[in-house]
Amino acid sequence: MQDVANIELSGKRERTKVANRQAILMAARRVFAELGYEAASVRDIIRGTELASGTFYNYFRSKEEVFEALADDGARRFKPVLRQARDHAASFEDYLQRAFAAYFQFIVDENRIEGKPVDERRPHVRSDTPEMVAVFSEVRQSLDEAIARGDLPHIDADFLAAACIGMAQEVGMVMLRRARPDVEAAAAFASGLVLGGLARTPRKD
Amino acid sequence: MQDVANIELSGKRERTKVANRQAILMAARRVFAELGYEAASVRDIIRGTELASGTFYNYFRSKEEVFEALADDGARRFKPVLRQARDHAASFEDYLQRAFAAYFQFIVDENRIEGKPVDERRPHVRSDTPEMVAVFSEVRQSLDEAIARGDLPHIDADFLAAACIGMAQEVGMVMLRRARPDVEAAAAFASGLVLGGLARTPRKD
Amino acid sequence: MQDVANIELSGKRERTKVANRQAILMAARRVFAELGYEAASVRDIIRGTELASGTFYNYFRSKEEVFEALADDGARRFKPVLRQARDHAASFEDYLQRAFAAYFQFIVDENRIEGKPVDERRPHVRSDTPEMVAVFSEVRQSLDEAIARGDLPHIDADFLAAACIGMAQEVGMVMLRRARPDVEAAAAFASGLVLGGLARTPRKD
Amino acid sequence: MQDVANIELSGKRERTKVANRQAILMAARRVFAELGYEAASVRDIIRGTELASGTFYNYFRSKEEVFEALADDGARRFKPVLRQARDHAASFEDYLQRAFAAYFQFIVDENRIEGKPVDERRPHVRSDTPEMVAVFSEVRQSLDEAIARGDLPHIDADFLAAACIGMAQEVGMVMLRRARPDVEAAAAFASGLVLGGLARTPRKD
DNA sequence: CATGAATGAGCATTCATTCAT
DNA sequence: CATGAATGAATGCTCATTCAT
Repeated sequence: MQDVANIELSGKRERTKVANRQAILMAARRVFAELGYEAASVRDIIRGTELASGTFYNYFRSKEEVFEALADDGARRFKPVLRQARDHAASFEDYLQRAFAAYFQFIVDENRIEGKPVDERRPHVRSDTPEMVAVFSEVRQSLDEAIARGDLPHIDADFLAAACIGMAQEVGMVMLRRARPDVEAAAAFASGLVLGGLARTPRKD
Repeated sequence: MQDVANIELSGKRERTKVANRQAILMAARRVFAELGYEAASVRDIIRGTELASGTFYNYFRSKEEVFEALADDGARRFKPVLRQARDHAASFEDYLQRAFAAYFQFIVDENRIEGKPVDERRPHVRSDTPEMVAVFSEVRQSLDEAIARGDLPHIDADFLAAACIGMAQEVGMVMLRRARPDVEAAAAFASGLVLGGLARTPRKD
Repeated sequence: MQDVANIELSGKRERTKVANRQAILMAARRVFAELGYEAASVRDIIRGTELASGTFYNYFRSKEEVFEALADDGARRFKPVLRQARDHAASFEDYLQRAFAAYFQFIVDENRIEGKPVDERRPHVRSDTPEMVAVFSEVRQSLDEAIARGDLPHIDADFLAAACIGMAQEVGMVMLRRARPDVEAAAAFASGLVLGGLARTPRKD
Repeated sequence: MQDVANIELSGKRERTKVANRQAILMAARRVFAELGYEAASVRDIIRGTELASGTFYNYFRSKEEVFEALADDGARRFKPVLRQARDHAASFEDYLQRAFAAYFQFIVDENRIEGKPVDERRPHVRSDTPEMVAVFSEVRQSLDEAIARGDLPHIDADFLAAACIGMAQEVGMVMLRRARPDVEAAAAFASGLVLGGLARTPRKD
């Protein structure tokens, strides 16, 4: 009887533990999206849950740690998408387009959920989304491999990765601000720019 | 004699006022660079000077206002450089390369002065440098003109501007972190990517 | 046993919360009395307790809110006294005398507790005591009713209420400054003046 | 020639000195009326003039000192009015009515000039007007004399003075808040209350 | 583990006052 | 005397973090 009780207890505890962690993560994602990483406070995050303030510290030691957890989370969700893109891609060009599209689609989805319009951001500040961080290493790895395979000219992979990140971030922002964000167009633009420069970048309709 | 005295007096007063303003601006630039715009506090800025806290408010009304002053400052210094680049450029390609180079050179100079290693940055947050903001509109305008002139294909200028900004920011960062930042190489990479994609991007040596 | 423990725990927690709130209220009363409402700062109030500065904001959102809490408190304590005065009063005259006496007695008690001599007040400024505010509406209501009943001539009730308030405040002050404050005498004076003017105001002994 | 110059200089200086002092006093009166004594800052006062901040301290050492100067000013203007009232008054009753009327008229004039509506005052705080302070001693003296002469019953003069002050202040406020302040009615009410209590206080029309 | 009150450092901003010019 | 920049104490308030329950 005691065992049963204990099992139930631990079962319940386990469930609540996972649920609490999830609640914090969800609230954090929302808060980061709304306020940006810097402006977001731990208080903002816990206010977004039904938990007590102290409880936060049972799960994370700081805002930074939540961010990393979110990034890991994003990586876990992104990895299969990107892997599939890589496996199904007819070419590196194709892969890049799919990768950009995956990211742009992601931020669109994220934003559609939140509904918030993103514009009232603090001036001159941009936060990496956790997903951006997550997708970074994947893409970087693919770049390295492509270079090693000779699919890409032997260029500066660090610069290229940085350029892709920067482009994704900024182009993504511009896309989001538009009335009807067009994920495919943005991805075509970004991958086109990387692969062919302006020469091959698709014209605006 | 009185006149001379007065001139000297007012001259000296003027000088200290200008000097204080300059001290605040310099401290602000350093602080923004070290902590980022959001994380920087007005107190951080005045702590970077020898002035008293209240003195800040004799010169600026807020952090935002210092930032704008810095951006204006940057714009003033950048404008001739970019104008010269535009006037002397043999082609749009040349102009772009020069513009990127100007920006990269700028952040190198800035950083050489400060000496600080840039790494202890707040995680996952990037602030526009005031200079970035300053250079933005200039470049954007050139893009529009180039498109209007037919020097560029009729592509999405908003996307292109965003892409350039993002690339400059991120590639600049990577460059700065290197032992011996190579401005020309970074500029060649960035403008090459924009203009020719990977096809024409210069190989790593 | 667990229940008992919990009760004690929550009991104690509850007690400290109530005690803290009470400590803040008491400190606030003292500070308002010493410095006046305007000159009093939130920091003055918390300095009057053993609590940390931030703790204030766990209980009240502002100085104004503490004042209101004090006024509510005063109202709660005054209401029965004034009600009793009204019920037991042989006449409106009697009621008025009792009401003034209640107020004067109150400020005497208050001041005896605090001990502070009241004189170092900021110059030319008077704050309503929270109790004054509390007693105001009660008296005002009684005045209206008395006028409606015909117990009072049909005079300007706003003026009369204002006059009573002003008199109570100022006469109360004078009384407090005296070596041996005589509540009954002050009340007799005040109610006598209202009801009979100087004609019927009791002579000084 | 030198003499002339000096005379002119000192004449001009004199004029400016007086003018500056007057400018500060006027600004102070306005500011005290708008914000109340406590809330008013020296900065508010000098902002109300065209003088530099430091100049304030060539004329007054503190906010308190300006207030006192205003009170003296008021006293100087009130003295003849009250003296005339005393001399021409047919009775003590008459004098009282005239004194109240003088005060009420004064605050109406003051307020008409400023135009500001007085209501947005800080909660629960009232400042003595400098004029109130000025008129206090005059009235107090008259009360003492009247008692000495036997025109008044031998009552508590301190209480009576306090009561008059309090009434004047509060009734004055109520009067000011009305759409069309009726000085005579307010004065009749106040003096009637003092002299005859409610029995002889004039009915509302 | 959850709770949420307590803590005190920190921040933006205002202010009275001084003093070199 | 007039000026107005400099000063730094003070204020209202928020926040990350701790810890007794």
